Amino acid sequence: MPAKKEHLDPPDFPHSRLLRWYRQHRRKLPWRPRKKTNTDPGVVVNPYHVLLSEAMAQQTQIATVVPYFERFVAAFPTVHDLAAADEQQVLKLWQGLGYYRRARHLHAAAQTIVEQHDGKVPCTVDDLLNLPGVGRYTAGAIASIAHNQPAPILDGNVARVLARFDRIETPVNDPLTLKQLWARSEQLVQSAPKASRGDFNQALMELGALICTPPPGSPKCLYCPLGNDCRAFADGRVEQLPVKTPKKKPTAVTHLVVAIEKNGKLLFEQRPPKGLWSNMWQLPTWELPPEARDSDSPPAGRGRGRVPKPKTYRAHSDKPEASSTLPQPLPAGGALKAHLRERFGLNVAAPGFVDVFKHQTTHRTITFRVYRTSAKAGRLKPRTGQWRRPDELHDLPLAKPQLTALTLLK
DNA sequence: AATTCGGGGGG
DNA sequence: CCCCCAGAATT
Repeated sequence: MPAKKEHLDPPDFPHSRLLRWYRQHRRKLPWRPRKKTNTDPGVVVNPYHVLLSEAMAQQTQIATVVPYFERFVAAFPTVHDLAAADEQQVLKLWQGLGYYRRARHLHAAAQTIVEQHDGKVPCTVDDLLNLPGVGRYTAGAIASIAHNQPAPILDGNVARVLARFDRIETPVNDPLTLKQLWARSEQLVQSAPKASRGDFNQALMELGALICTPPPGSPKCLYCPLGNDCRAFADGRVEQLPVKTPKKKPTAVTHLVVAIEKNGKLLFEQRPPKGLWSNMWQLPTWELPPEARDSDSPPAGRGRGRVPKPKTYRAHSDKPEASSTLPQPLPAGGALKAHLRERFGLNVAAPGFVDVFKHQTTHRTITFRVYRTSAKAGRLKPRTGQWRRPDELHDLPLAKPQLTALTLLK
């Protein structure tokens, strides 16, 4: 048997130490081979599993992904099963994970793979980039992890590791810096041992997740396999890097939720295919436009997002202890009732206030005001919603605030 | 080049 | 309370 050729590290990066560290300390993840590395003989990475995990891991911590991944693989063991699935079922399994567009992109990607790639996850970055929901990072990750291609990756972890290792002081989200980081990532994966391209990329990310951690808190530089080769560490600048440009603050908005009961069932509607919580279901909900909050006009037009406005902000003022914090506004009974009649063809009793809670997203702080009423007469307009018993929502994908509202209604 | 897509982890 | 997370698509 011929002696295994030794890989020589380039002078400016200790590939060998990083790979050795990775093989000892990597987390056990359900899409990783059990004990060996992904390039050992007899150990095969499942490219479909890699696709699933990468789609779920976008902007999401790995620990959060794991249980979702397990349920997904159980429900859709192969890419064919996923391609043939109903989108509502895919969204239901994605419920709680956020960025629901990813689920629909993944579903469409599975169908593309079945129809155009004979059910096999593509090997090349170019083919991968043509899949919906697959961008530069995900294409590189799948190509390298599933197929051991020398394709570069750049995610939050790698950007942080490289910015520190190379002591890059410019903002890592600056386009020029991004270009530099991508070039560095490519150089590094191409100079990694040929049999370990996937492991090398995963090692960079694993280092960022376990050792070269983001603030708050300190990175564990004393345990870092890169040691003093890291320029930021050598110069005492690790805690100052990477530099990021400040982000915009979320805007405050208010959503009105109305639970309409009839014969023990509640009315649910589906959100539009674009925007927040696309294609998810909800109790009838409207966003209150900031400019219309204090006026007394009925909602303009009939689309989602149009707003029945509260008649007044001061309510329950005759009950002092009812509101130790904020006043509990009541919806404009007349305008709201007219709106429900126009939109769903339903006549409802005067809505009663149930509760209020806040929901935080990246770009909004949403105050949800929950009301309850019952439908008295009128037939539901076709295709405007569904009546569901609250204990039979197992197939309806619902976002977090809707689950919260349903809990408060019980 | 900027914004918009969720929800949770963790200091 | 804050920033961050195995980013992508849209404008």
